[in-house]
Amino acid sequence: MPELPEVESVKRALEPVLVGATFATVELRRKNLRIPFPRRFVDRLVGTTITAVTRRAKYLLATLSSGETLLMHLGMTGGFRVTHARIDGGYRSEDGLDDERHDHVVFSLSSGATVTFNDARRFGLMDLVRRGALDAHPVLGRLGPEPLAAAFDAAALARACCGKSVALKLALLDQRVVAGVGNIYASEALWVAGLSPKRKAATIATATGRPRPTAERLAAAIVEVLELAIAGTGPRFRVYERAGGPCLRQGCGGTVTRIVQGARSTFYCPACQK
DNA sequence: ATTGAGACCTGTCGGC
DNA sequence: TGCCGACAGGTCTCAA
Repeated sequence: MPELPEVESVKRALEPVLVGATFATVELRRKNLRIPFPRRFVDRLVGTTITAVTRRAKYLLATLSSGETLLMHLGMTGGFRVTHARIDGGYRSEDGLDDERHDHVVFSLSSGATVTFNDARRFGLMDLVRRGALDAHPVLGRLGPEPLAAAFDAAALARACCGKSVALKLALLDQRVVAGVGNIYASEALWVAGLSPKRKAATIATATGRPRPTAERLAAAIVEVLELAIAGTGPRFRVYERAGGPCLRQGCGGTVTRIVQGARSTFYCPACQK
């Protein structure tokens, strides 16, 4: 599920359930996900009220009345199931994360709603961050620009890629370059921009780090691809998982190809992505 | 400092 | 059917 657009969707679904609600009970079913839960995790949550739910890159942040922030990452397989207690005591599931073996955290809210975190591979994480400490947090502090914020543009992208000998696709996966793009949307954005995933990242910038036209195209493509995915309109993927299929660019006629970069799949059209 | 490889986990799918 | 390897949308750590 989770690259930036999917995390944004989760944030929007969770927001009306969480904001204004108080944690009545918190059930922790294991002591760690990718990292250990922070000490006194349950005690620090119970009784606090959620005042806001926001997103930074692929991280979800729930601001608490205690002044702390609940930081959550979905890893590869994480997600939430929301249920509402009914008069008859039964429950109505609102989506389909079925496998209860992988339910790791159960939040019971004052509203009667239950929010359950499920994560089969346990690459997700939860942490509690004290007021004012968010920017210094080991995972948040290193993130690059938010692609859908004003601070992200061709100049920022070019600056981040300047001098980098890594492949452009791998640079897009580097969260310090642009925060929130993952394996799918890196391929998608490169296709939209007509740029080869194999070209060196530095080639979109001048020697002094100024944006070339390729950087303009790529920055715009990243924004377009992410916004389209959040909106949920239009066909799913244009190259991702389409190896062997025809390139969808008008008049191209090429064939989508799968290659491996940094041990991950990249999909692109060798005919039109240069 | 950058870069590539391996690690962390579990599930699913295709081939033999 | 059973087993085995390859692969999965993320990120960290370590060695070169």
